[in-house]
Amino acid sequence: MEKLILIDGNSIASRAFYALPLLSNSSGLHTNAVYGFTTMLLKLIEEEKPTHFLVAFDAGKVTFRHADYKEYKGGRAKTPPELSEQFPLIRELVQSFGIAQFELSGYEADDIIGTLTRHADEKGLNVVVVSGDKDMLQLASEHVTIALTRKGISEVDLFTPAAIQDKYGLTPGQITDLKGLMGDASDNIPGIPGVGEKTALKFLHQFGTVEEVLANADEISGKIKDKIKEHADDARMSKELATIFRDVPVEMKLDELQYAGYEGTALGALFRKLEFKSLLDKLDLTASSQEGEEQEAIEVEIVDRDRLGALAGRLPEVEALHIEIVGENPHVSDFIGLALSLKQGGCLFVPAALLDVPEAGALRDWIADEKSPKTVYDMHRAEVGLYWKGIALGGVAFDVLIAAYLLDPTESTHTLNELAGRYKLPAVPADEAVFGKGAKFKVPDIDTLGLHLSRKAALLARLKPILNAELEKNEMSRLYYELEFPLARVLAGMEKKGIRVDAGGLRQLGGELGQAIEKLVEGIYKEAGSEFNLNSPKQLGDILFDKLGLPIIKKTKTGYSTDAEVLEKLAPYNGVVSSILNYRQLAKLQSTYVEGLLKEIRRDTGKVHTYYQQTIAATGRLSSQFPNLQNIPIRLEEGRKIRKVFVPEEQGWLMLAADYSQIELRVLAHISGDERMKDAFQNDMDVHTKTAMDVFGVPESAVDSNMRRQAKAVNFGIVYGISDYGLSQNLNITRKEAAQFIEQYFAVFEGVRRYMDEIVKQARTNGYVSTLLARRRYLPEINASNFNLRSFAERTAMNSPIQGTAADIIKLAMVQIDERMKRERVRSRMLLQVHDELVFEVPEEELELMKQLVPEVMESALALDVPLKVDVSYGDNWYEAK
DNA sequence: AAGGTCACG
DNA sequence: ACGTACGTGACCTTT
Repeated sequence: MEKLILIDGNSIASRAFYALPLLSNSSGLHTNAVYGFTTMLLKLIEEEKPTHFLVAFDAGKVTFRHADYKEYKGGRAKTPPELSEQFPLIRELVQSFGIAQFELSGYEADDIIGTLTRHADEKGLNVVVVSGDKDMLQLASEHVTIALTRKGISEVDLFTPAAIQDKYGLTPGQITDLKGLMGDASDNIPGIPGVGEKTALKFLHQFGTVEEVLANADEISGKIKDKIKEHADDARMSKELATIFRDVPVEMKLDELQYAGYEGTALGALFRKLEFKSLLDKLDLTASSQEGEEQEAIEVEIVDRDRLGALAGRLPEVEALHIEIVGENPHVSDFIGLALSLKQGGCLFVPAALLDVPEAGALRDWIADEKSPKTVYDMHRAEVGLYWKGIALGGVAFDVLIAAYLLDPTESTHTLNELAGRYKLPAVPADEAVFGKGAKFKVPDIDTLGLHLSRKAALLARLKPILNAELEKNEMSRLYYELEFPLARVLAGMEKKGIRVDAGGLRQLGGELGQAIEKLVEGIYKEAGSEFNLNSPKQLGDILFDKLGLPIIKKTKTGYSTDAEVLEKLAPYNGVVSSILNYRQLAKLQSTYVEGLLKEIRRDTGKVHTYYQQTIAATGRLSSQFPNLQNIPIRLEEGRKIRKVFVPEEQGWLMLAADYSQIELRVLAHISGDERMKDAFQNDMDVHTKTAMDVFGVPESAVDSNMRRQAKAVNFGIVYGISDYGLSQNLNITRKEAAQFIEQYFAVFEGVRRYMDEIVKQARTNGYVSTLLARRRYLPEINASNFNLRSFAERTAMNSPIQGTAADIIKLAMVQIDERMKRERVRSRMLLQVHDELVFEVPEEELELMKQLVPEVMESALALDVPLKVDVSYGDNWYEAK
């Protein structure tokens, strides 16, 4: 069966451009529209399996439509340069895909497509037209299906004439009438003012066409009648403008449109230029990439037992050490081998098993030796991974991963494969290419493995001076050497120790939850009248909105929204809804915090050993995984009970928690220099109450709980990079009221307003914002022409220095506390960091000392214009330390 | 693999 | 007019 796909190239390119964030490759070339276009092509090829294929483009700016109506497409914002520069690339892309392309001076892509579909109709050939433009629907017919992009780019809605009938109650031919009446703002087609889609559809269902509507205008009542009469000519012209011209002088030679699939070479080369790494991997084009790029020859010696013995005691000078721990979680992952890059040139590869033989003693000593400096990649992960094998790591002098992260924390990953490209060094294959992924993961033969790890070690040696110089240039050396780098070891220490979890207590909690859940589920099924999967938002939506007929509050891109906010609004309509909310709450506790946590308790230690990611968060915060111990419930009492199972390792010890009070607002007071806000903190006032007093202009005695709540929300908003919409959502007030609040706030806290303006300006000039300790975040989208992208970047510019400085401060405190604890030789241990809180376990006899030491160090970690305040509490478990 | 939901700061 | 609050990770279902 033959099938022709026709793509409106301009339409899809701009859809892709606006749907995706502004990506760019390392040479600054923007690539988001090309990327979106690529995924669209791949999807179409896979799903539609076309035998014929064409992409049509608009040619030139003036089309025959301008001859009739010179304002056509007037008022439309100019195509942003970030998009224009991608058109040549898209044409190159289409060519590399082996797809035909066409343009004709004076015509738009939709005219070409309209003409070709007419020919196809005549020949009875099946066609799919792909566009983002609803006008295209007029082309639908027995053989022609229209695929319109949905919100994003990856999904399309298919329209046959029947589907158009279903959705609009119109025939394809009436689409032009629809446009004639309602117009189209984006093309500057006027239509009839005051007539939108709803009204237009009503008239068309009644009269059929624009002409008939105009002829029967007298039957229409009200003001609309006058408008119709007044704008009759506009309507006729609008219809004409919206009508796709289907007689372009073009002949369809089917054999020229034949599509035989794509070849990897051309596409691979283009993807490499654009740096579409994920697509290279996905299409398995990586292999073909490796021939082209020079991968330096490298001398690898695979060390065996004899050689190891010979090396003992006189290890050659080493420049870099690569330790390969495979798997996501280094606490359970495998150490498979290490490679040494030697100063004299060449590399040594040592398989993991070899470290267990007696001859490995000297090597193990060297790995552990604090006085033998090493450059590594991800020391923290290596230290943890080796720890479970009984191997100590010491003397790391430079960590390439942390340096790469600091230099650009927004990069999604910092693999060595990428870093080689980023810094124009000889390529190293991606781990996925060597090991495979998912079910296909396999450690390769010893030669391949040795070569791969050696390449990494050699690359580390070359990256070190480059990254070090970059850090110096960005004035980040102190941030690196005095904060992030020492912190890595502190984190490794905390993780190796782990935290004790009372499994029995957890199981008991699980039993109680299970019973409560069972009861709830039974009741819900009864009230709903049927059994269904309560965990499925889709099935739940069907029950609530279709079967029970509750009002739809909000939609998601796939269907009805059933989140807690929606359910709370629905609760008054039907009693079952609050049971569902209840179920959700308990089910979350059960699956994530009881079952999930139980799975993470190690048999050998009876503890959970979280893994802190130090190189993920764009703001400089840590994140915690396997399990995440930074989101243990606290806000609701039912959940908070989970904290009771986190207990000290030893009898008679206590849990001690110390948290910064309002650290982000204190940071804001400092960096904005706002006198009023500084004053509030200097006098140790309740900052939300103080905000309420100043914003509402009342004395403290007049601030009620509601005013304080609103002031608190405004303060949160300020920290997040405020918008009236966001605040209105949060406070459930109108946007206007929210805007007034904000204005009132800024009128009082002038320094904060100045900061917000200033930091956005700074982001525009420099392309980045910084924290107090010089941590950077780049914001390439701050100058985007797309409103959403730009606004997001602006809010990020306001938020990142605040959140990031708070992160700097607690990290600094952790490093200092670790030092102090070592110096004082305490037995107490630092266990957790939860963004503004540190958790310790302490022997009772050290309680007084720690109660004093911890807040003292935290409060003095960094001197600001306002005091830092820390609250300390302790108890038999984490719950009691409140 | 993606989307929805919800836990935390 | 545009459509969002900032930063994360885990679990479940659906594709």
